[in-house]
Amino acid sequence: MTTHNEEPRWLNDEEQRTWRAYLHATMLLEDHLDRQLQRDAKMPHVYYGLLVQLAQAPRRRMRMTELARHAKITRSRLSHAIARLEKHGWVRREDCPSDKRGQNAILTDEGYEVLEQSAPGHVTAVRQALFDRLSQEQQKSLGEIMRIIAEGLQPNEAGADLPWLR
Amino acid sequence: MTTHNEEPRWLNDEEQRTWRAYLHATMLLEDHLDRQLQRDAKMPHVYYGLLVQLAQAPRRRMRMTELARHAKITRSRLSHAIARLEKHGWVRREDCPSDKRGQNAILTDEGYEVLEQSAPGHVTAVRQALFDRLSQEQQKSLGEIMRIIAEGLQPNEAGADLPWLR
DNA sequence: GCGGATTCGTTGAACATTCAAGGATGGGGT
DNA sequence: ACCCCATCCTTGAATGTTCAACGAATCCGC
Repeated sequence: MTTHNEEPRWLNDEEQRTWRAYLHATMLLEDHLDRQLQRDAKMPHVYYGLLVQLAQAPRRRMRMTELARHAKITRSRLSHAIARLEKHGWVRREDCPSDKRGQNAILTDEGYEVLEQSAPGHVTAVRQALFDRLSQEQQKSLGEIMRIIAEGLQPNEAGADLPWLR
Repeated sequence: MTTHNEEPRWLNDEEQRTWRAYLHATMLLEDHLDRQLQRDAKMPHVYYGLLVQLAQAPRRRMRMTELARHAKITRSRLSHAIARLEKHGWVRREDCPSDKRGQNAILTDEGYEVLEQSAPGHVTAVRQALFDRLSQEQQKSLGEIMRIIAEGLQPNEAGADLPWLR
């Protein structure tokens, strides 16, 4: 698969600057939001994202695997995360009626409240760090670019991996 | 500081899509590179970045605080990281001659070798995931955007925080 | 020089993530 | 019915990160 011994195309100066800027910006932003949420909602950013997903789901509940897929994390990570959120009383589990293997993660009222209280601060933080600093053009561009990157790394989202295409 | 009770400007549809794309893309890419490097270089992406910094530094060494600043991580995190890299024999520590509090992190020959061997695969991974998928325009745009974000989150890089500006 | 504030780097505990393994159920073919 | 394999989710151990606290050395104003 990976050709060895072949000298790769190194990054040129401009590419290096771009890559560095990417790494710095993403790292700083993630840290920033983690701290903001740890302070205001007592949980890291990823956990907050899980609650948001649940809040938007039909009956404020979601199958574990589906939640993991939406949040782009492994099922293992989700299991641990939900365990902790459950300890805090923000989420509870329930057996899935139709599939005895399945579990539903359910947002509790307490969880919803935490979300309600911390959402404004969080949106503000995101605006201040990101949207307020970018022009309309740049926002549009950012969206397109990020969608392209995500698509390229998606482990075969719906429609791909059809047997007759191999 | 944070105004309470004030309804924030929520994200509109387009902004939400952009933000989501950002979160997904950055998460997927970081995971992807972490796995790639864990496989090929036996270390996570951040640790690899530390070795790169050291390799580019004057005598392949750097003061801990400076290294932390360049890598955008806390000194604590760096301390732990260097401890581990030291165990692997890729880095060693040395007292700083001019400041008895200081430590230099030094890239060993073994460390340099690991870097040499894994760099090609890493660059290829970055290209495949990012640069190969973006037009020149988009690359330029991405660089600009990321620099803006990073600047906004920099905890007062040189020149700011001047007393007479408070 | 003195003394207080600051910087340097580390430490340990709590928390988070990854990885490999495993138990249980479901689905499909025969 | 049966078997085999896939999927669902969890678990524990190893690893990585955060946070608060700390000792040592340096800096700065007097």
